[in-house]
Amino acid sequence: MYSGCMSANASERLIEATRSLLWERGYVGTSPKAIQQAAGAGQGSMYHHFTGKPDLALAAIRRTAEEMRAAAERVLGAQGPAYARIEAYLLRERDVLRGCPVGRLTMDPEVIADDELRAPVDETLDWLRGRLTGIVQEGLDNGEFSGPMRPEEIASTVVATVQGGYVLARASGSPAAFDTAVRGLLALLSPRTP
Amino acid sequence: MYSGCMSANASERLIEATRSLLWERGYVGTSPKAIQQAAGAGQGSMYHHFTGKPDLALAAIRRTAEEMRAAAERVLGAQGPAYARIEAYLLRERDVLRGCPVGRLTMDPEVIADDELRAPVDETLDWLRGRLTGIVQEGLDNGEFSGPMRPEEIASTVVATVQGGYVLARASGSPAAFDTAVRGLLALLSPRTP
DNA sequence: GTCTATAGGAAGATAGAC
DNA sequence: GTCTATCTTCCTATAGAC
Repeated sequence: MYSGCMSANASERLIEATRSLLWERGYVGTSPKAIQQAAGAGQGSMYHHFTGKPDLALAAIRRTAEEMRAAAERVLGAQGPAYARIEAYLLRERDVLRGCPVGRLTMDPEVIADDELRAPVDETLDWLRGRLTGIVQEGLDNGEFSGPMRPEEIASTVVATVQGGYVLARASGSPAAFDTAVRGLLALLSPRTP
Repeated sequence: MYSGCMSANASERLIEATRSLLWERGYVGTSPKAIQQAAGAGQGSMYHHFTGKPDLALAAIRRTAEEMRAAAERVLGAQGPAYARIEAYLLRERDVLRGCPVGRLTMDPEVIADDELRAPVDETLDWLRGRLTGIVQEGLDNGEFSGPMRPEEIASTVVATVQGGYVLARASGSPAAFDTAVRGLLALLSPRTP
């Protein structure tokens, strides 16, 4: 397991550097040279541990996907009513202007064209939708939510609002745009108290 | 005005080729050489009409932004109740798997870092949010919508759901994911008939 | 495991001829 | 307006020494 310390072995440093660069610049915008410099590793080191850029990117994407899933589960798996858990997920702290390290990759043509690189992205967002579907269903079962809603549709809307919130925030250069979209969704989801 | 015919002048062909490549590959993933080949123009031609890649990209982005705004206005400016117009906007035909040619640019580090390139993106999404805000306000005024909703928040949620819908569709490789998110939002927006 | 050397091609232009 | 030549740096490796 990765220790997180500055002097981890080269393989670890390369993966972490790649994760950071993929988040910031995407796959197309990330070169092996930039990775090596960020990791403090030479070319020989990189090509010893990985067969090339796609191989290293795959390791980085898989780890990022796993971390995102774990972070979501920490919030969604908490105790409490369905609405509260969805609200906690939507309001959880985020590095909004950096965008979503997983969702971002969907705009990368070379990630989308490569089934192996796309798979962790697809699986992570799919898992998240499934997890939220179950929670919305809970809310319907216990009478917290009402109306004609289909759980899997609401779950998709929640994930889409978050992903689109990043787009609005980055376009405007301000995290406020993300929060506004999320508050709108929470108002629509909010159990009516007539 | 651009005639759309195959043998337009080189400047037009360069702009159209750049629009297409920016949509598909983003700014970082689009090279002058690729643009010239797609446009059937040489280097001399490109650098005669434009000072460089950023200049050409700016012309392309401005045109794409203008077209997106016009397309949205055709649907949002139609006659009818607020809900129907928002529904028409959400359900309008889209090249879902290609993503949004404007929103996509927010994931490009060099677009976001350059205020001139980012401006058309920001202005277009901001215009769209404003236009939707007015329509939601209309719906509240005439009693079509009820509840604690703030128009500008709902408008942001609508735009975010669309932008995030593209992310889900591209991740899964299927336009269905977009539609699911949109249907969830429509269910939440749907005027209750108790 | 890591380093340096080497390599063919692309990126992003500039200069000058036609 | 468009073409070709030229330039520097970067991209994405492979080979072989240490």
